[in-house]
Amino acid sequence: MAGAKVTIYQVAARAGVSAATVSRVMNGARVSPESERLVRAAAEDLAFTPNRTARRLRRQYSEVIALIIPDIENPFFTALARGVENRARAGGYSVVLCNTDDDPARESTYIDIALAEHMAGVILAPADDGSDVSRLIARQRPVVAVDRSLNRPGIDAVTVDNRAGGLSAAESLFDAGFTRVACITGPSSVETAQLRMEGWQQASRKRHGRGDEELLRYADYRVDGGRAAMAELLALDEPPDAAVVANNLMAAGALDALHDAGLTPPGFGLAVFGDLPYASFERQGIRVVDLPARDLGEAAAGLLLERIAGDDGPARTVILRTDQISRGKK
Amino acid sequence: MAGAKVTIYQVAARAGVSAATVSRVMNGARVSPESERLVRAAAEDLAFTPNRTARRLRRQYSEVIALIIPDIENPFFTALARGVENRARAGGYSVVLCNTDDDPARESTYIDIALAEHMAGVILAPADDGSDVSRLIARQRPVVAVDRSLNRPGIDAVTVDNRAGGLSAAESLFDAGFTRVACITGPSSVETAQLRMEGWQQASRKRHGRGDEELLRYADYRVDGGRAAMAELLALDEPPDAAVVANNLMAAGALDALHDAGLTPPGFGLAVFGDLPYASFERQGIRVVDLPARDLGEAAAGLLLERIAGDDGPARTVILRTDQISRGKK
DNA sequence: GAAGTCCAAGAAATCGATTTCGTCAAGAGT
DNA sequence: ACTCTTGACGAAATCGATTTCTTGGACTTC
Repeated sequence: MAGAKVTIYQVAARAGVSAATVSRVMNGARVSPESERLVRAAAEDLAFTPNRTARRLRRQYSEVIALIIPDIENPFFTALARGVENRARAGGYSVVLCNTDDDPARESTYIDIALAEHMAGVILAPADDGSDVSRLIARQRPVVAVDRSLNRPGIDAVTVDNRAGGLSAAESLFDAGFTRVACITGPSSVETAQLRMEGWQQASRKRHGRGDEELLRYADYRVDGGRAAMAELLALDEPPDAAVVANNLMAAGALDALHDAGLTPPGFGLAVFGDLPYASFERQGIRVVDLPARDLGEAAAGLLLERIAGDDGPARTVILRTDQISRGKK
Repeated sequence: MAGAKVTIYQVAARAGVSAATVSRVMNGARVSPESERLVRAAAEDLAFTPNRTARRLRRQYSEVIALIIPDIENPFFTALARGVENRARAGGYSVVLCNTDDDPARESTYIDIALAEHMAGVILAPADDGSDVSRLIARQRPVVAVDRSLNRPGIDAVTVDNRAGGLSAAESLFDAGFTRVACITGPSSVETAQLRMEGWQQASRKRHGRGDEELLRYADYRVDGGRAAMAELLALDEPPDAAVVANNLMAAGALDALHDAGLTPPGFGLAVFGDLPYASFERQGIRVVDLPARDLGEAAAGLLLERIAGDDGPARTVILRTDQISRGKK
């Protein structure tokens, strides 16, 4: 009975009514009980599913939102995606996940696709500073930035309090008795990297009067970058005895470098932004600034759905607090 | 200039030709050089992007494929997704990722969406035995199963040689001198779980004449299940001194249980199917059966694209070999 | 009983791009 | 010079669902 595509006209014919009536039944408009019964029966028999493409063309929007992230293999972003999906599903929306590999060109392509596909809105974890969302704005498509904010005013954003996180990470290391606390952060063009570093800097200044600039390294938020940066730090004349690492992947690399040098936490103090689910940072005696990735996703999706529903109030920036540093179960 | 939606008619008007001609230019049909120039200029000026929804409605297909996976937070599947995406992009297709959380109902919903959205094809990592792809078949949409095969004939599938992997995992432990090698596998309804277990069984029989059935545990492919199963095994009167664990997440759990009992690899032999990228199984002295997740994805996407292109030869099953067991760098 | 309200429901327009069909003109062949 | 191709290209049909716009009948109301 299912077979090929069933159109609304076939349902109409079978029910003995017009296509308009079928549409009304499917969309909950006023229809006589009798017609409704007939249509539902016919639709059931024929296993009718409205053609979404046609509907979308007519309605000029779809119930799909795009989530654009820089790295699908980073657990932080998959957890975030999970959060977005949960919230979106609850609101009746589907999510399509777009992976840019930090490539602005791919990001741009996906934005075009989102537009051309009439997606209801876009949640963007920007690849870098220069993300161009002007096309979305021009077409009045809701956009929410997540994790990093876009340095363009008027756009909703959901982030964590990165500076506070950096501050408390560094202080927890100082408090534990470490004296030379280094910092491995991300690219200086990336907002989160900058803020996390500033938190560390603030803590250092409070302790030492002035910053420990020689203990600061900018890397690339990737495993290899973290490894290289840590190796470099360890090769200093006066190497650090602890470090704040600005993301999970670089921490994995840094840990490699430490192992190579025969060092391990908690002997060498390590505080990291964001967990790696199965790397058991905590069990290894590493301090973790808990990034609420899933909550970020849920909050972002929540904002977006409100915008889609027509809210056109002023742009909001939601800043989630990073959880307390956990000291590791061990 | 960009502003709201630009339609093909506006481009046509500006170029002084008909919409048909614009369409022909955009799709590479025969057009005079002069018209082509005019149209391209007009399209450029207006920043015209064809409305994909309209195109899709007319053409009855889109250049989007669906990838349906059971767990987006499992690195195995994200690596697989990466492979699919690479291959699909190369072929000019976009991928939308659908996460089912192992819920057959959600899987079913996504299959409906794929149909209703006229997606070009579906790559499915089945949640369990009962995945119902009949609707896709009925509508002649190409489907490729990946990781697990569907027990429905006539469907392309890409898997690894699970039995061989199980066999070599177990043998490598026996060869290393362990004598009581347990097996923690997945749900008995899941093909990969069954085959991996059979490989282990075969190795055990070869050594001991008959299987070590008391050392076999079925779990759920999740962290907690692995932890519980290992705890159970360790509580036996004659506990094992090694184990083959059928997936990465259960291994993380099993490792927890071992730690709780004061045991660690390589003292306790552990061989695992599939790495956890940042858990550094190998560095912990765990043997890893390398599952070529990305290759699986690429192969599956390759098959699917061939089908989409019209290949209607008999169904193929591609079995990738699991790589040699790596003994751990350390 | 005539005029006014309401409402279910069909006919037809609409969304935007593609594609079929047919026209017209320029060049080929005899 | 005249028919036959061939190629460019516009007009109009098409994809399937939604959304006016209209119509006709039932029900009020005075």
